[in-house]
Amino acid sequence: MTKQPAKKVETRIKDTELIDQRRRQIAEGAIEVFVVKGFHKATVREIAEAAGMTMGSMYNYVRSKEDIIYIVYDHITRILRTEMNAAMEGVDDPKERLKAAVKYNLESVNRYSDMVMFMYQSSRSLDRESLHDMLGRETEYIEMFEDLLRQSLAGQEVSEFRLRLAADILAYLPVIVTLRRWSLRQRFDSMDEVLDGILDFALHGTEFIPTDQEGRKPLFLAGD
Amino acid sequence: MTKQPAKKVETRIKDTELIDQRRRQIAEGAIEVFVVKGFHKATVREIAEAAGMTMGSMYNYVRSKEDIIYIVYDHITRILRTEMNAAMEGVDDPKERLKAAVKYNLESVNRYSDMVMFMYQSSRSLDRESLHDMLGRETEYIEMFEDLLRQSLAGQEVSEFRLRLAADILAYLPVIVTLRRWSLRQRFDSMDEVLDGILDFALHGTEFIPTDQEGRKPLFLAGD
Amino acid sequence: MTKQPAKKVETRIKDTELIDQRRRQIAEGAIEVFVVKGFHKATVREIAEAAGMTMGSMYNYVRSKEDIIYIVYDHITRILRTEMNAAMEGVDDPKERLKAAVKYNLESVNRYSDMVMFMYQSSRSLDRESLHDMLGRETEYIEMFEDLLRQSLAGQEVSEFRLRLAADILAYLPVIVTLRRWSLRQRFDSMDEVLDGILDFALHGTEFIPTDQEGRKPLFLAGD
Amino acid sequence: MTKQPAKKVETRIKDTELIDQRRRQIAEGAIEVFVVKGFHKATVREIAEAAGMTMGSMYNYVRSKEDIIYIVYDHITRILRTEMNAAMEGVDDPKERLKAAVKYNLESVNRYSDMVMFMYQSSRSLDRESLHDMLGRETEYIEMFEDLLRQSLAGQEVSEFRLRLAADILAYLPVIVTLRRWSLRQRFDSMDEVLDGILDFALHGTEFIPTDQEGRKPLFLAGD
DNA sequence: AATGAATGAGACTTCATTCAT
DNA sequence: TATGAATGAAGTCTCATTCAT
Repeated sequence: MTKQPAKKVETRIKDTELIDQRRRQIAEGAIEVFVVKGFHKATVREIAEAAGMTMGSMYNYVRSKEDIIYIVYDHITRILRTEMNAAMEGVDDPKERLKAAVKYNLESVNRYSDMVMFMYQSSRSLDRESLHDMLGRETEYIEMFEDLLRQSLAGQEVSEFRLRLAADILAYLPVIVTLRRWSLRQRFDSMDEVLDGILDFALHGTEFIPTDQEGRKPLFLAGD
Repeated sequence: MTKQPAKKVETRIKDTELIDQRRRQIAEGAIEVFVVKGFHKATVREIAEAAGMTMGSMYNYVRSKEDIIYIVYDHITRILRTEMNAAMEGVDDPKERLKAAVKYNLESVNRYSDMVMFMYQSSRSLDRESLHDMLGRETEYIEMFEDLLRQSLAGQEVSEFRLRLAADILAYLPVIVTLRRWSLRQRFDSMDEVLDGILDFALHGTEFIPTDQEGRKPLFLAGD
Repeated sequence: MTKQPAKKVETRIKDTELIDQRRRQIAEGAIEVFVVKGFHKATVREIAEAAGMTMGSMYNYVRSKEDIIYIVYDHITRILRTEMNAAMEGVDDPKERLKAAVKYNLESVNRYSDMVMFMYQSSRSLDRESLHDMLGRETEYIEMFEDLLRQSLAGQEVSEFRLRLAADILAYLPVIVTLRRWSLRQRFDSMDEVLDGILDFALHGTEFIPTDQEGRKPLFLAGD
Repeated sequence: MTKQPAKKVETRIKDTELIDQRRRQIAEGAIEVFVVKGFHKATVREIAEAAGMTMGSMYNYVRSKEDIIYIVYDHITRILRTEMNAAMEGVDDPKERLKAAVKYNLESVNRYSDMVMFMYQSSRSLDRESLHDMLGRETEYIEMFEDLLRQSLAGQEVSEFRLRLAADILAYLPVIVTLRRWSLRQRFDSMDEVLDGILDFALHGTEFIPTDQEGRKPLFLAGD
């Protein structure tokens, strides 16, 4: 189910454990710099410093600045995926699982807002292969929502098309917390309330899935 | 009600009509280049060429590369605003106006997908003042949705908080068409159907606004 | 005796009166700008503006930016020469004339300090011909001091070499007021006193001219 | 007594010995170019070449073109100071020391005429901090002459004001050799004789210092 | 494996000068 | 004569990448 990322950043170094450790350092250092200055304005020297190594050293684990961006994407998505799995662990009821997934998605996007913002702003700088890799992960992520929706609506007559589309939207909607952060901060007092509100909206939206619109019963009630 | 943008890009040129014309050329040329290469990888020489003038000439209408990005943002938002106004003209029924607004929003974001993508990816390159200007326009835009929702729900008991939040979401949601374009293209045959589906989802979502959840009647039915 | 400057800046314009007026405008405008920013950092646009005309217009009276610097030198030296002549008018006693010359030299260099400073800093930017022209004027100026000294020492046995050298020095020394202005301001309260002091020093220095060092009598006493 | 220059040009390089070496290269290369073309017309590329390194390399030791000019000033004043100290070493008699100082000053200004000319023409291009630094050195230099004069005149009743002023003049006068080089070359056969003459003039001038003008005895006799 | 100095291509920007009106 | 927009050459500086130690 989890297809492994195809891309591998090649290096001159042999010691694979060291590679992993250095890559982690690089990812963390790079994120620090990227969220402040963005990819283009960050210099590799700054990144190396933030990563606790010298420029020359870093180039032993990376072939180009573009490689760094891939490592960062990989690092971030790995974190998000890991936390997502943890968040849903132990929740068995399908509807609850769906709700937990959206809720977690909201919270993590909110928590890692800077990183997510960075990802949305820098995708253009990924090379072809890395971009493909990332889009693949996104697809997996959406498909997870698809499964959750399908299980939640088991027994009802559903529009497959709408179900799939809803999955896309549920995966995407929480990102509002990042991309419209400024607007939301301006217009609302409490971000927690906002998160709850978005969750409500999202779940209400899913009601458009069942084919039988007249007799349908709401999946969720506001404030559930 | 429509506050004019504060920022003015100063120039050495006196003929104001000429300024407008050249700025339009610059905006259009820049967009051409930006959507392909992004802001940072685009050189001012390329931009000038695409704009049909020499570099030196362009710098008579612009003080820095950053000014160009502002001009582009201004150009794009102006287009979107103009078309939006045109789209809603003649639609009087509040609900229909709301629906038209969301629908138009979807369509225009879809049509100008490249430009919108560019805007989301490049906001970091706006200088402070320009960014403020743009966020102000965004706020106006969201407030318009707020008004539309308020009129549509006239007579019902509504949660002001939810209404405001829904406005934010309705303004934001259509951007999925741009930011997840790849995913949507992969997963669905017809983009038109997708647009309809998103509209449905969005309008269903608004049902979370009324306070009286039990007795509420759907504002919209799927497929309306 | 007064050889006319050889150099003529050619132009397209025929009306010679107009040329003179515009040239004066240019010189005065240019000086304004030059003393603040120096020759290189001053733009021709700024100069034209300070001169009360447009760039294009200015180029009717000037072939290049370098021409402007010549016009300025010409203007300044003309002022200095005119004032010098006025200052010495009516003074007949040779020693008094000499003293008046040095005194005036000091005062005018002090009064036009900015301009003189500019001249010393920008001579490198004069084209060959202009430089030659200016050096010629300088020579005339020194020769005037030579004559004054010769008349003042009439009857004494003098070293021609020293007399000539003293002329050079008397013409040069006052420039200390410009080139060391900062230092003098720092170290002394009253610039007037300083001017007097320099005059004294200069005149005392001239005592080295007579060949008969033993029997010589001071030309000047301090404080005369 | 010798306050160290405050200004430090920062750099990315860590090896301080290397920094010193490269800075010396840069200073020497830059002087070569500057004396021919002046600061503004010299390109950093030319300077780097004359310094025997690439442009990019040079920018590892310098943050801006303006830094270069400071390095050059520093280099030149350091040379002059060093040589001055050497020249006076072993001369104990106060009058002889004073004479040696003026004489040396003349000779070194004559020897390094191009550099000194450059310094006078380019001070405007120093940034605020560098200028302050340089003016401070100048002050130190003048104060040295003050001390020499005071020791030479020990026992006599002197005007403190005139003594201080004479120090300023003695430090400044030799520069005539640079600033009026053309004129002196035109008017005199031997520059050595000129140097002697200026020395004489300068020392004679100092006779205006003692308060008791009537009974004073010349400090120096011409030709001493 | 690590270091950090060297490199050079290329970017943005300025501005003297020209020229059509 | 006057205007001011257009031009493009040239200059400064940055920074990803390499390489000798």
